[in-house]
Amino acid sequence: MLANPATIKDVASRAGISVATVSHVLNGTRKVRVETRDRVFAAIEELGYSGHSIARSLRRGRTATLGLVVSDIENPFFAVLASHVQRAALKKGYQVIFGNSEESGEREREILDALGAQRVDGIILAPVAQANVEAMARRRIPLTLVNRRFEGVDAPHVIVDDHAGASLGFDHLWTLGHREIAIVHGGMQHSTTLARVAGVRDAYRQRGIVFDETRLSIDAGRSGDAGEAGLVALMASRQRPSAILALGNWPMVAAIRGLHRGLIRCPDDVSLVGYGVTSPYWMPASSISMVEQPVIQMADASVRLLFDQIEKVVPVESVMLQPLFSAGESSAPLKRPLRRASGKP
Amino acid sequence: MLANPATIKDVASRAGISVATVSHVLNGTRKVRVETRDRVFAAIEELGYSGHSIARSLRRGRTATLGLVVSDIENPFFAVLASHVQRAALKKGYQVIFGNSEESGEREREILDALGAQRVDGIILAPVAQANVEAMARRRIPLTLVNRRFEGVDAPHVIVDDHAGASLGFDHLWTLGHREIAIVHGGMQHSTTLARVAGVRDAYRQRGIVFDETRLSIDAGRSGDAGEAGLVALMASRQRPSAILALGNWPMVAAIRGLHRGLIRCPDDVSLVGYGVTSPYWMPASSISMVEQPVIQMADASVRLLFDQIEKVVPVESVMLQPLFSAGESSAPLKRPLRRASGKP
DNA sequence: ATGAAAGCGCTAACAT
DNA sequence: ATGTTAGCGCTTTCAT
Repeated sequence: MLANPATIKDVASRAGISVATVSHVLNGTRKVRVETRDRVFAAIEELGYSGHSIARSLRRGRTATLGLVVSDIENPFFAVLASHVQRAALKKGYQVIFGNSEESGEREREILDALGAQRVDGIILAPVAQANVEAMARRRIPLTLVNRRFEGVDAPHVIVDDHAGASLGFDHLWTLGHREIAIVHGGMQHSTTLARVAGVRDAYRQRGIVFDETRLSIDAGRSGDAGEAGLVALMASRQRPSAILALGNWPMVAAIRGLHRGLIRCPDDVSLVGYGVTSPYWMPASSISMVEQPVIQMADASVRLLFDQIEKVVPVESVMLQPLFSAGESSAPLKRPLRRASGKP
Repeated sequence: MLANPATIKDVASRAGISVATVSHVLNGTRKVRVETRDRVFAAIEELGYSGHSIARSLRRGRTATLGLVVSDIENPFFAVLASHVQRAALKKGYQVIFGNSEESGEREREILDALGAQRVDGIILAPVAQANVEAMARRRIPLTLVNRRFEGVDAPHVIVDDHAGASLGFDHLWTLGHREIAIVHGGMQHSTTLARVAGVRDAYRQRGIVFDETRLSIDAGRSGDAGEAGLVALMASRQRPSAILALGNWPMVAAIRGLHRGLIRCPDDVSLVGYGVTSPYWMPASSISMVEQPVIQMADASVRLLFDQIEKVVPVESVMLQPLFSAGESSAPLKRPLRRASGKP
């Protein structure tokens, strides 16, 4: 072991050849006599040589590194996404530099600036602030948005058909006989929420009903207990809904906590349908009826779209994936109408 | 906007001064006339210059980057750890390169090799394979182990007092009157499991009881449904325990699923105590009695220990943090003896 | 207060 | 089949 790690030069002199040949052996970029090759590997072994990606990156102008910026790594959706993005990247020989914007536009900007300075070859971003996305687009750094997108911002993105997803959840509840279906969402400033709420609104309209959003819509924000409290209040009101559609992982958490706090059982007292990701660690207690975001496909598509840009071989198109409904035990047929007493359906 | 991003040289010529001065302005490494400074910033603005961390790293021999390798990012423990490590690193101006070993020693080695080649300034590792840790130690890359450690491997580590943690959980159940306490663990090959099981064993012994490990101990592994199935079987046996101590996040998942599958209610039919991390997304349905790993402190301590090594200013010591017991609704006083048949509760 | 220039470790164009 | 060497963008030593 040397005090300073061995360089390609050390390897070359140890093997009694030139650095060019060592480099070519390492990269397989030209034919080398087997004997020479072997000498190189022997020298590498003896010196404990390990390549220097930094120097290589500087020289080649590419870093074989990509950035992944999520808005909340503690959210299982992003944890699963990160896991699969990393796997796909590693398969391509890429490292992942990781950032957690914590839903802060300022923090997101810091992270993106740092990734730019690091000269990552591309960035997969679950965006928070439109201005940051526009700034990156201006810098021409390959960028793929995931989960959310922005109106009027022309960046390749991978999203879920949230309008359809919300309909899926709504239809399930409607078919079970529910007519008073409340929603819990994650904030109307997000493209995802807008699409999902529109899906619910349209689903109501299809049945000739105007969705009473002031009464039946709860904003759970991205943290805190606003959603939980809102739900408790709604369920305590005289005209309580018979079903709840939670339009995201966080809204699901808010809903479950609200029900728990209000001692409202599910599906006995109210039916619940969630929206988000499935993961062994997520909601192990009971199987919840939910609209499943195809997160693995999202990860794979994000990486693919990014490499399409990096390799510039294919015109880049955005992707919209379809969610899947999966029935669980948190939803059940409507038992009794709310206003008039009657027999079972 | 230029085709190629501006370099420090472009800035220098634009400002009509030398690259040395630009560099010094950027780094604040020597006094520069205010007027010159301003010209530099103006040029930077005009050219949209952004530093080149790669070139800087090559020259300085440090990358301002650290590696974080966890064994399962989908496990909320590591998701929360990653979140806080990243926050602490960013505060020091460091980027985080992220790896997920997925409990595979081979994959861990690949990731560590890549981090070495990237010349990260240090690595925080939730280790899988002892050999990899020894290899890194030999390369003298600053390394902090987190969560697990290895006997006989002298690397700074941040662990939890798992022996005490397990006792805490056991004591809670014992005080409630439980005498037949089963455990679900994550695999005896891990230092954490060993310490936790030893804690249970010693707690039993303190009460003059020999822990019947062949009967009351279930290995949930790190995935699959072995733990779930084992628990179902145990609970169906004629001598079923009155309480379960799940010694980790994954064992908790296995236990909860097993109980759910066996239609065993908690705490009515059996008391459950968990062991792991609290996070808003984790177990929102019910408040589970659990031994809480102080994950934020662990993240902070890991980063601190790593910088102690990088900056070589302080002799590095390992850290053992104390877990905290938090009572929830999943455990209750023992209701009735187990041996004699009885009617429904 | 500022500049010139060496050189970090590597790749690849241009030799032979 | 192999070698020589310029140069990627920056920091920093040594001058002035």
